[in-house]
Order: sequence, then structure tokens, then C-alpha cells
Amino acid sequence: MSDADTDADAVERAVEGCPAGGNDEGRDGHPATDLFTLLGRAHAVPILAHLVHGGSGAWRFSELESALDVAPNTLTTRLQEFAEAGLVERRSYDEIPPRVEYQATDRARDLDPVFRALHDWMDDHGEPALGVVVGDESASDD
Amino acid sequence: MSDADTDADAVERAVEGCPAGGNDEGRDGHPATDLFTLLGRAHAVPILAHLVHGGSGAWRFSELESALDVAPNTLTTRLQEFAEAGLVERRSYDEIPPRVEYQATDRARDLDPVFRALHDWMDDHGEPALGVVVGDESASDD
DNA sequence: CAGAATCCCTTCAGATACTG
DNA sequence: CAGTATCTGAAGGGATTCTG
Repeated sequence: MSDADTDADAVERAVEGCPAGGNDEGRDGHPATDLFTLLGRAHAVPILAHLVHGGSGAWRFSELESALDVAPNTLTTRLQEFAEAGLVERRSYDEIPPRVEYQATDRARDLDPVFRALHDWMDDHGEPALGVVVGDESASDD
Repeated sequence: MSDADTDADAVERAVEGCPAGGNDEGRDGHPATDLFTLLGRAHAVPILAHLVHGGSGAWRFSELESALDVAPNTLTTRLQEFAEAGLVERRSYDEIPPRVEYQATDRARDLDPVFRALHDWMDDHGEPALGVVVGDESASDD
């Protein structure tokens, strides 16, 4: 090991913590793992992407439900998890019919570099083993 | 809010695909989700970090097992998944006692920008809701 | 030593039905 | 409209045991 603290350093810091130490936050206690676990759940990324993509911000429950084709309970769970993680802000208006709007927070938008890096990684490696290609790397996006 | 196609663009591209369209690779069919799902599994990030951190590369099964405190079957599963995803290279030497070495591939090392961005995000937002802080943002790492 | 196989348990996620 | 409740099925993950 001679160059084991340059590129892997960020990973090291991002993964710091003690496994099975007594915490019960996510599944291991690692911050990175927590985030991955959260985003790794069903429809998590599509939902978040949909919310983030909406610059206007306001998204109704049924809008997300029909647009993303997600079961209502699952959508509720994801939304709650996101709200709990501070990625989504929930605003309920006390009127009839009831209206609840979900909006991606600044925290969620700031995740963009991560997705950008991820996109760059996928674009660079093609990701053949995972089955799906990124989409259109032929288009001059960035 | 009228900047709905700048920062969220990468997320859009990273999430492209059709939900429940007919694919059955990971769980949704989104490349990003696949990666998150893979890394979101138990001990996935610690294992990968341990492998990436070892610049020399060669890690024995029992080394990982004892160092990470992971059940053998789980470790085997993660290692297989990583190998299948091209993140880890498995080399088995036909000798007695049998020796198998696992090494992080270039593809895995190139994930560093993602982790770096993630670390930066955590460092920026503190990640209070997810329970665990990044580690030492007091130290001048980057 | 490395890991495959087995059993058991927990969690997740979808469908459905019902309420404010 | 926006959920909550309940149920069922399916993976995930751990411990243990056994084999090459």
C-alpha cells in the first residue's frame, strides 16, 4: 500500500463509523450507506428526480402517483422518508378538497453533484454489468 | 424558481428509463437506482471501501471477514455482486490451502468522485436527519 | 481457507379497501 | 384528494453447518 490515501480517502471518510456498534439509524450506521439505502429503495430515485426536476416545486400526491406509477402506500413511505431526511418539504393546506404539496428542498438539489458524478461515471464506464445504459450519451449534454 | 433544467438535468439523465417497462435488472430499471441498490445493501459500502482503500489490492476472504465483521454468506454475496458489476476482480489460486484474492477494479476506484461529492454534500449539510455525521469535517481534508 | 447450502427471521413492497 | 390500515408475497440478511 503506497497510494492508498489519495483517491480512496474520500471513501474512507464517507464510510467512517462503527458497524454494529449500537446504532439503529439505517442498517449499518454509515452515513454513505444510509443515503444509498434510502435512494436504493423502490422508486426512490425516480420520485426524487421528479421532485427535483420540478423547478416550480409544487407536486401533488396524485400527480406523483400517476406520473411515476407507484403504489400509494409506497409513495407515502418514500415521501415520509425523504421528508424525514430533509430532502423533501411537505406542505398541507387545510382546505377542501385537501391539498398537499411536496417540494424538493435545497438539500435535495445539492445532491446534484453526486448524481452528476454518478452520471459521469456511468458515461465513462458504460455500466454493462448493471444492465441499463445511462440513456443518451450521444447527445451533447455536458 | 425558474431554473428547472440546470442542476436537475444530471439527475434527469441519470434517472432516465422507463419504470416498470419490462426490465428486471435491479428493482426499477434505473441505472442510478441499480447502483444505489447495490451499494445500499448490507456492508456493501464498507466492503467496497475496504477493497478500494487497499491500494495494493489483494485482500483475502478471511481478512475482509474479520476486518469488517460480516457473515461469510453475506460477504460472498456482496463479493459476487461486486464482481458481477465489475467493481471487484476475483482471482483464485489453485493451491492448498486455497487462496482467493479480491481486488477493486479501476471501475470501482473511479467511483471516488461520487463518494467525494457525497462527502462534500454531507459536510455541507451536516446530515442531521440521517443520524450520523460524516466524521471529521473539522480537519482540513479538502 | 473459501464458500456453498440450509434454515429462520425480518423487512420491503404491491394490492386492496377504507377513512378524514 | 390524500392518505392510512391490513394483508400477502418476495427478497434480504444472519447464523450455522458442511464440503472441496
